[in-house]
Amino acid sequence: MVVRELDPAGTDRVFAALADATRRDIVARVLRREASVTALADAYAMSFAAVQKHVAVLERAHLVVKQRRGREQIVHADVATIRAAARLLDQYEELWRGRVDRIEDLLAAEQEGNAS
Amino acid sequence: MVVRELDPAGTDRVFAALADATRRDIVARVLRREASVTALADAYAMSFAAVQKHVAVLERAHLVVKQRRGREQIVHADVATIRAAARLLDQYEELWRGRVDRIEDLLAAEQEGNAS
DNA sequence: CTAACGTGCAACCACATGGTTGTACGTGAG
DNA sequence: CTCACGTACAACCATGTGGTTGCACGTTAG
Repeated sequence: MVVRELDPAGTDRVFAALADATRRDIVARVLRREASVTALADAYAMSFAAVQKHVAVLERAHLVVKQRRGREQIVHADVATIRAAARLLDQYEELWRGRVDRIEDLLAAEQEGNAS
Repeated sequence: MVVRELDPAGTDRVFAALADATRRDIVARVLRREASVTALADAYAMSFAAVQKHVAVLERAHLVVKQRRGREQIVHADVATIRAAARLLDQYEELWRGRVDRIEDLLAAEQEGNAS
């Protein structure tokens, strides 16, 4: 299984996208069953445009992918990105456990442009 | 092992806190070794106040805990919250796998106040 | 005791975000 | 062909965020 790696900017986008309950709910929905943007919009008490923007945020974070089907845009989850985020958190936990074997790579990547 | 559950608002705070590279770096640092706020601030090319605010954000998300020691405030990671976030992502992945056995609870909690 | 240290917080600024309404445009149904 | 549908996007507004500087305050070193 190829595990996609997240660069720092991509990690920013993924976690920022997941930091909104509506967007998490959208991800949960399309994980179970793909849906058109309009079908998603019908499920929430906000304008279509608001939902469409949420989907765009998820798309930019590669948490969902859109696929045109007729005049509809079908949204489905990109589980690889979710898995990459989960793996990142697992690595943080291993960092805590003291298993810093190869994890330095992760840190080196994460620290790029941060340290003084 | 008691796994702390994240309510929707708490999940917002955790992912929002993790959506910043500086804050992820701070978490990684204190996972390996606890550090005072000033010691952390010395590691970044920004003002002390900026770092102090980052630590405050992490603290509100319960990703770190501060403990006063003399006139210093020692920051250490709260690995339980990281684990809770990782578990949440794992549950999303299981949702995708079709293992919706008991996961409905997760969704029910997450959907509160979202669905129309 | 006094001075320096470590911390927290307020005020401010530029910019991002989450929502709205309105408009535009391609596509498919009839 | 025409028109409704599904989508995208711009403009706008209120609020949040990440940075700054400056000040206040408790604590410890000397």
